[in-house]
Amino acid sequence: MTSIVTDIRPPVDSSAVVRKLGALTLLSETEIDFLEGLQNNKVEVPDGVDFITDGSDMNATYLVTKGWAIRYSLTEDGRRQILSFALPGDILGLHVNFRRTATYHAAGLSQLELAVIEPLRIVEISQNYPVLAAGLSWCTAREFAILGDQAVRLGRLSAYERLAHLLLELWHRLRLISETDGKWLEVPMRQTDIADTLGLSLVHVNRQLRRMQSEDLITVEKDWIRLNDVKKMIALASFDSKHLSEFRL
Amino acid sequence: MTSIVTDIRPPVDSSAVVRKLGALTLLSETEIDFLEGLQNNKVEVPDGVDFITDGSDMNATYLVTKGWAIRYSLTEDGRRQILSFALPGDILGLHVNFRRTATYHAAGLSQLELAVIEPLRIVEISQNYPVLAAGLSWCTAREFAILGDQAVRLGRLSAYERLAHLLLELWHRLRLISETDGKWLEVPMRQTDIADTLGLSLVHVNRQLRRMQSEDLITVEKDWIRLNDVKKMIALASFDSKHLSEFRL
DNA sequence: CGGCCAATTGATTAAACTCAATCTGCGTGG
DNA sequence: CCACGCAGATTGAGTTTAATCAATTGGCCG
Repeated sequence: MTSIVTDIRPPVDSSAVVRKLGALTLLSETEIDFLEGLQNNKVEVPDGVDFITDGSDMNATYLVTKGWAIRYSLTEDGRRQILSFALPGDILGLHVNFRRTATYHAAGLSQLELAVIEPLRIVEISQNYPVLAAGLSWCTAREFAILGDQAVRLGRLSAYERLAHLLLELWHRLRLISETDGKWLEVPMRQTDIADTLGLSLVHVNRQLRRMQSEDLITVEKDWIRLNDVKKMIALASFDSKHLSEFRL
Repeated sequence: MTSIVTDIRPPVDSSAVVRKLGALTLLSETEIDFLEGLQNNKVEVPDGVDFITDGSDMNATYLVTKGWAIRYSLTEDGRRQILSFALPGDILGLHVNFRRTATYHAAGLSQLELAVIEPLRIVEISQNYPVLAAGLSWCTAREFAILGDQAVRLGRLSAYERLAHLLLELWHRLRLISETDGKWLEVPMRQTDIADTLGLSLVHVNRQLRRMQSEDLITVEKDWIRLNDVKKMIALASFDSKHLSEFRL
């Protein structure tokens, strides 16, 4: 059966990862406690500081608990491509047991709070918590699908479509962790970050954003964006949300 | 320690997946036998036929044994984005136990031979063959890294750079499975496929290919391409091969 | 020989980039 | 309280890259 965002989920005061996995499967008390316990080693990462560096050794898995992180890659001459966003509840470096060398950089947009998780605890999950293990594997598969969507955006959508498509991805993902009321999103990105995500120039992103505002699809205020007509936006960007929330066991 | 392509590897008459994993770790007889045994259920897929369809149920894992497959995605209005190539020895649908719904299409370029693998056998691997399990996890991490490289190509490289970068990726990957002599690659793609991989128009790909030939970087003959100056090409595309062959345990 | 697919080329248009200012909000020090 | 500086956003003008449209060519197969 397919489980969708609107199902019953744990109370809002639980951590993002619990909200995320809890939206997909029914978590037992033990499992919730274990997930919360994973987060007792928290770290603050200042704005813009890399906590993962391409080519360097990774010896931990990171769970985002507050703020947004980006995974990105740099060319020799300094061009930056943002590969994906890690929102609260997302995990970076799950593969740490099999590939110790990072293949990307990761840093926070704005201030970031991370839980640092020992590789051994990941092993522990797959041995003792089958439901959580399935949840993590689902997360991995989902990341993969999201990265595929990113490739479609970059390769085959126009600038305007890319922008709409990205906003819809973020909207869906934030919805899964109850970080949007259904309209407004808090988006800690600068226009430069959007440009480096969508493979566009800063100036062009600015123009497409203005256009989207003038067409009343979005409203922008400080770090907040409101999606005024999700349905129209989905049509415009030929967006398919099934990669983001579908789950079967 | 880091193990590189130049190490001793199993004889050339072994299957591609054995050559691939054997290039990274020393495989025991038992492990090699198991891998060969995985391939007793072979299927032929005619040119251009989808063997995986976006949105449909997946109930098996596929190992490419002959020919090249593409993973791709279609927009509503028919634009195609090729996400990645599956070369001999590559495996599609490893996540089948956790996500039964495919998030992409897959088809062969030219005639294709696949080994169909029962999901249960994948579980068997992780339980009984730790070295192979590590190898498969490495494959998954590598696919992820390759998809990241694809995003960089699409988002931040020029058309000419994209082309060079793609050829280098394929060259490295074919080298790992001993399907190139170091210069010539057999490439079953049409220019249309290259266009849909690189997010360009067919006409533009043609022009960049001609340019690359006129600059003596490549020689093209039928379905074969020769890289005449790998070093120059690596510099031109700011290509980084460490994602493709680095392995540590 | 005809038909078809893939490659190639030319001409034109459109999308997106670059360069160069300017503007706006906000915090800081005097 | 205001001048200054800075980061981020915005706008204009001109250029470049790549797309589109439209033929034409070349090879291969029946």
